[in-house]
Amino acid sequence: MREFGTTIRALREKKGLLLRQVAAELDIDTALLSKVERGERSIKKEQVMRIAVIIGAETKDLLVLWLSAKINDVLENEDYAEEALLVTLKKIKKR
Amino acid sequence: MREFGTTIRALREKKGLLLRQVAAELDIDTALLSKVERGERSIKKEQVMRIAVIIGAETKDLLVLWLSAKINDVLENEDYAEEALLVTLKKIKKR
DNA sequence: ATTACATTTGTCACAATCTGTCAAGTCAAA
DNA sequence: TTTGACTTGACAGATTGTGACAAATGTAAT
Repeated sequence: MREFGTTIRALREKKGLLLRQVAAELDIDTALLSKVERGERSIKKEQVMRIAVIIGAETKDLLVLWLSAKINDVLENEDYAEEALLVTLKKIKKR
Repeated sequence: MREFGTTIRALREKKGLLLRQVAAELDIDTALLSKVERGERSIKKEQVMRIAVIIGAETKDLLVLWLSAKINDVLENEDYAEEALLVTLKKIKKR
C-alpha cells in the first residue's frame, strides 16, 4: 500500500521535477519527501493538497490515496482488517 | 461510532459487574474505563482481549468493533471517507 | 437532608509517536 | 573521479496518547 507515494513520484517525474524542487515548494527537506514517496513516512493533509497543485494532480484523487494509506496503517498486521472495513463502511454510509 | 464502548458496557452490565471491578482486573483506573465505554478514549488491543474474557464476549467481535473505531477516528471529518474505504477494501482483499 | 456508592469530568505527568533536519551514504551519468 | 539526485540512519522538538488522581455529579436508600 505505497500507492500514494508511487503516484506522486510518477507525476513528479512526468513533470520533470526534482525532489529538491518540490520539497522546496512544500518547505520541507528533500529527505523527507523522498521518504514520503517511498511510503516510509506520511504527511499532513494540507501538504497533500499543495503537492496536488505542484505536480498537477486531482486533489481529490490524492486525498483518497493518502487517506487510504492512513487506514492501511491502522490495519497493518490485523487479522480482522476486512471485517472491520466492512463494518465501518456500513456506518459511514449512514452519516 | 461509539459501538465498541456501548457494546462492552452493555455486556458488563448484563453480567452485573461494576466499572471498578472490571477496571481492577484490567489494572487500569475506573475513570479510564468509563471514558472507554463512552468512546472518549481508546485502549490497546491486548486490553480488548482481556475485556472479552472478563465480560464474556467473543474476542473476534470485540476486536472488529475496536478496529472499526480506530478506522473511524482516521476518517473523522474527512470528505472522501467512503472512497478511501472502498480503495482500501480492494487492496486488502489482495493480501 | 444525609450518606453511600457508582460513574463522570477536568487536569496533570509521563510515555510514545510524529515531523522534520542533518550528515553521511549509495548510485548513475558524464 | 566528480557531480548531482536520491536514500538512509540518527537525532531533536513537537504533538498526541495513556493513565492517574481529585473533585464533581448522579442516584438510591436511610
